[in-house]
Order: sequence, then structure tokens, then C-alpha cells
Amino acid sequence: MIADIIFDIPLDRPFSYLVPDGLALSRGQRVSAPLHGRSRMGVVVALRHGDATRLKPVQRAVEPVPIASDAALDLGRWAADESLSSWGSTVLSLLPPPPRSGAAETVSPPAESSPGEARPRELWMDHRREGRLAASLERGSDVALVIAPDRDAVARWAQRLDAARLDSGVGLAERRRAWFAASRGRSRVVVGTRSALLAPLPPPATLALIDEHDPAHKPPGAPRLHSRDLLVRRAALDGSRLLLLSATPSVETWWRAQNKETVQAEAEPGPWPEVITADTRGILRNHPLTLPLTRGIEESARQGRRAALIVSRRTAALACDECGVILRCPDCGVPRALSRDRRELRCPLCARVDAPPDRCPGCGGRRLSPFGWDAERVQTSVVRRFPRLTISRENREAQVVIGTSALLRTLPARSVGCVGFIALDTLLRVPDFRAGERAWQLLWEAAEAVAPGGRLVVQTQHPDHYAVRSARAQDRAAFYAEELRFRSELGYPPFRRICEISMRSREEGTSRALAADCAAALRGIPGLTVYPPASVSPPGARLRRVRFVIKGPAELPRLLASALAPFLGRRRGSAGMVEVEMDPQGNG
DNA sequence: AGCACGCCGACT
DNA sequence: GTCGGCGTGCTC
Repeated sequence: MIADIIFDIPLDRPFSYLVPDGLALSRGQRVSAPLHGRSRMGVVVALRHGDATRLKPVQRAVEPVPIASDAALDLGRWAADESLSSWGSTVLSLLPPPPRSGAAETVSPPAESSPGEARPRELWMDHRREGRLAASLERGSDVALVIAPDRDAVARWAQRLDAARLDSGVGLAERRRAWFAASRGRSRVVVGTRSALLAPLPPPATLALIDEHDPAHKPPGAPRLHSRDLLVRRAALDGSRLLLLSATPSVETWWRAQNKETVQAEAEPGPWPEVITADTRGILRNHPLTLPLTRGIEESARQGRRAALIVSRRTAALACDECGVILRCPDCGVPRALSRDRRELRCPLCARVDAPPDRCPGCGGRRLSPFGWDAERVQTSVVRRFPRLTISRENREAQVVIGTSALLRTLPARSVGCVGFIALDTLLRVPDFRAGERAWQLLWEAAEAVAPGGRLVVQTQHPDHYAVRSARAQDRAAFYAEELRFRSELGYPPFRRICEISMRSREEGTSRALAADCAAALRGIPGLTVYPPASVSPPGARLRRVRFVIKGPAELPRLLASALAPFLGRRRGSAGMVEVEMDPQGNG
């Protein structure tokens, strides 16, 4: 008997092994087998008869039963095709870690799913969506899989639903117990991050995605697919019910809901704070707080509530007040960060450090001052302005908390007296077509965190931006209409799909030549727009990176597959490494 | 991805 | 004379 086995390697083809007498294997079972002399873990995708001479034997089974159902393997195959990556790297990244040697555990094979009647996916946007989900899962009779964006959210939901966890936030034994209990249908509800997307549940099941819009649902690396897209496919194949939860869904999901591909519960407006836009054109130079935000903090303190100030992640740079030039790293060309004590300028890329100069290297001007409000600078200013308040970047109990947008996630709904965006423009200026969507989602999240009677203050040089206007009016339709118009005009998702191809090598010329070859190979394919390759590595970086973008229709991965095969097949050091990212999210 | 095999510089 | 750099090829 021969077993065809896939591994977590970038080669999208199985390897064949002899199944030794006495070892009973099934499709979907995990095994150890020698690859390049070393023992590696793989998954059996086929068992067949044939000539096994010259084949090495499988060493052992990792579990005595299959860990992936046929449906899970098929789903993995689809996800690999969709993301132009290998079956093995996709499937193995979606299985729980192997047991510790000698650990005793109860395992059971995954329930095989029978193809069910497809049910329309549901988009839940109203402010009671999470409470409704909890209630629905308590009442319902289906088994359920809840996918949350990160470990903290998984922990909250596991506690709320009294459910077992499938993520790395619990111990290995507990995690594996949850996996196999789910396959027996013994857990009614299991919760995990995207690593649980293939968790076995006897269908029909309910599949729920928490905070559908969260970029954590498609981080860089395998599996290179958005959790939403995999769940949509999974639900369609086994007839599960799919619930997408988000107050501010991704533009793609909103668009599909408009096209009746999704049932959309009516989202009655929830409580909404006063949203004040403070126009900072020309006035945010030496103090981070405008009058409305100062008032918001005062009022918040008077009410005995906390205030939260949101800054951009970027650290402050040093700029010339005379000519406006920003001091950059002489090696890398990127703005250098000014340290807290203002004694040094550090390059965020190469870590080169120099003392800040006395004079502007451009115009010789003597007035150099910090540019951009990072949390440290804001804190210094706010402490000076409000000496009697407790102000902190770490302690969430302080009267004024300062942090990046990640701070918003830690604020319970309707709990703070005031949220202020110090400079929304740093978010709007991010060079990514999703910048407006991201800003909109953060504004909404901030508004939801404000307690009744509190205020949301948005300091911006673009008070008329549609993300700001729509958030102020709590008007989803207005935001998505404008955003979709922009996406449609410029050919962005959901109207066209994007693929990003990048080449890295020692020499810029090598990367460029490889990119040119690759782009040329794709230019003949009808329906594609291939943009010219551009260098994206700052001078000074060790590996020279050149990247280009392709736009195409929904079947883009199928159109690219054969033309890209020769480039994906030979990824090597000197010739350059080729990396393909379908549907990039701007974070990887 | 790893890992081995292979051909050219500085050195215990 | 070797040790070791990484460029190239292969993994059942």
C-alpha cells in the first residue's frame, strides 16, 4: 500500500511512501515520514495500491485516527488554490499541534459531513449583535464554531458561552481535547482563532465570525486566506449556517449584502454620542489638544469617567520650522524617530543613531521641532495641561489613557466619558486603498465606547471626509455608498481582485529582472491589469525587494496559476525569492 | 522550507 | 594545507 502525503513545504505536490505492514492508515491522518533524511509531519491525502519499491516507509501515525475529514482536506485544497500556495502548508497550518509524546488522550475521527442545503449567510450589524449571538447559541440545537480575531477575544467568548477553546491561549492538552470533543459532537460550542477554521463539527453547524472587519482575520503567512472567505466556502459546502458579526463590515461583505447574497438583519440605530470634528488645519503645531477635546477631558473627569486619547503608531520625527523638511536617515531615506529625551535620532529601519543637529541640513534654519504626535509627546503635553489628573499609557484605570488604536479594543461599550483622536489624518494618509475603511471602523468603534452624555472628538484636517461625516451621523449606508463609488472608479475590491507579487534578492538588479520576467509572463493574460514593478526596499536594506500589483476578476488565482508556476517552482537565494499574496490586506 | 553538496577566500 | 561562505538542487 502506498500513502500520498502532503507536508508544510512550498511544494504543492504530495510525496509517496510505503505503508508498512501493521500500520493502518486513513486519509486525513497525520503521520511522521522521512523527508530529506529528517522526520517530518505530514497528512495522508490518498491511499492506493502500486509498486512501492524505492519508496521509504511511513515512520508512525501522529494520532491513531484521522484529524482532518475529507471535507476539511477539500476545503484546504480549495484555500491553497485560491491563495496560490501549497495544499500542505495550508492544511498543516490549520491543525492543532501534535500531542506530547506519551500523553494519554481520547481521540475520535472527524464526523464526515454530508453536503447540506446551502443557507444564505447572515450579516449582523446592530449594536445588540453579540448578545443575540450568545442567546442564539444558548437556545439553538446546532453545534457551533465561533471564530474570533485574537486570543483575548477568544478568551472572552469562551467564558461568555461556557465553551471549549481551540486556540493557543490554552494548554496543548486542553486544546486537543476541545478538537476531538468537537468531532464527536460532544461540545455544543467551540471557540478559536483562525487556526480553528477546520475544526471538525458534525453538520449542520452554526459558524460565527466575530468582528468580520478585523484585519487579524487575514494576517501575513499561511493559511493565506481571509477567515471569512474560508467560512463562507465551508458553510456553502456542508449546509452550515454562517453568521458574520460586525458593526462596520468590510466593504466586500457590505457589497455582497447589498447584492442579496447575504441576509441582512435590520440594524436599528443604537445609542450614539455627540461626535465633534475639530478642524486642526494650522493649529495643531505645538499642542495636541484642541478646545473641544480639552473640554471633553474636563467633562469626562467631572463625570468620574475615563477619557481615552488615540494616537497614531508612528513615533515623532524632527522637522524644520523654517522650510518644513523632515529629518531622514542618510542611509535609508525614512524619517528618523526622535527619542523621548530628545537626545538622539534613531532610524526605524537600520537603527542608525545620531545626535539631533543644531541646524536644519536643508536651509540652515535653527528652529527644529518635533513633528507628529506619538503617545509620549501627547502624554507630556496632557500632563502639563491637566496636572491633577492621572494620565497613563499603560494603566487602563487612569483618568486619561493614551494609546494607539489597539487601545479601543480594550474599552467596554459605553464606558468612557470621552474618546479623542489626536490626528485622524495619520490614519487617512496611510498609503493603502483601505485607509478610509480602516478610519471609519475605528471611528465607529470609538463611538461605541463612549458612555451616554459623553463625546467623541475627532481632530482632523479633513473634517468633511466621508468617513468622518458618516460616523458623526451614524450613517452606514452613506459611508459604504461613497467608499464603493471610489472602489468602483479605481478598480479596487470588491469590483476587482488584487494580487501582490514581490521578489527579494541580494541585488536590486536581480529582483528587478525577475519581476520584469514575471510581469511579462502575465501581461498576455486577458482581463488582467499588470502594474509596473517598483522597488519597495529603502536604500540600505539587506534584501532588495521589488514588487508589483495585478488586478483581475474574481477568478484571478485561476488565471495566474499556470503562468506563475515556473516562478513559484524555483524560489532560491541568488535568483531571488518570489512571494505571492492574494487579496493583500495591507498588513503583510 | 530545510538540508546537503559543491566550489572559492582567510587562517586556528 | 583546512574551515566555511552561501549558491544550487532535491526531497517520496
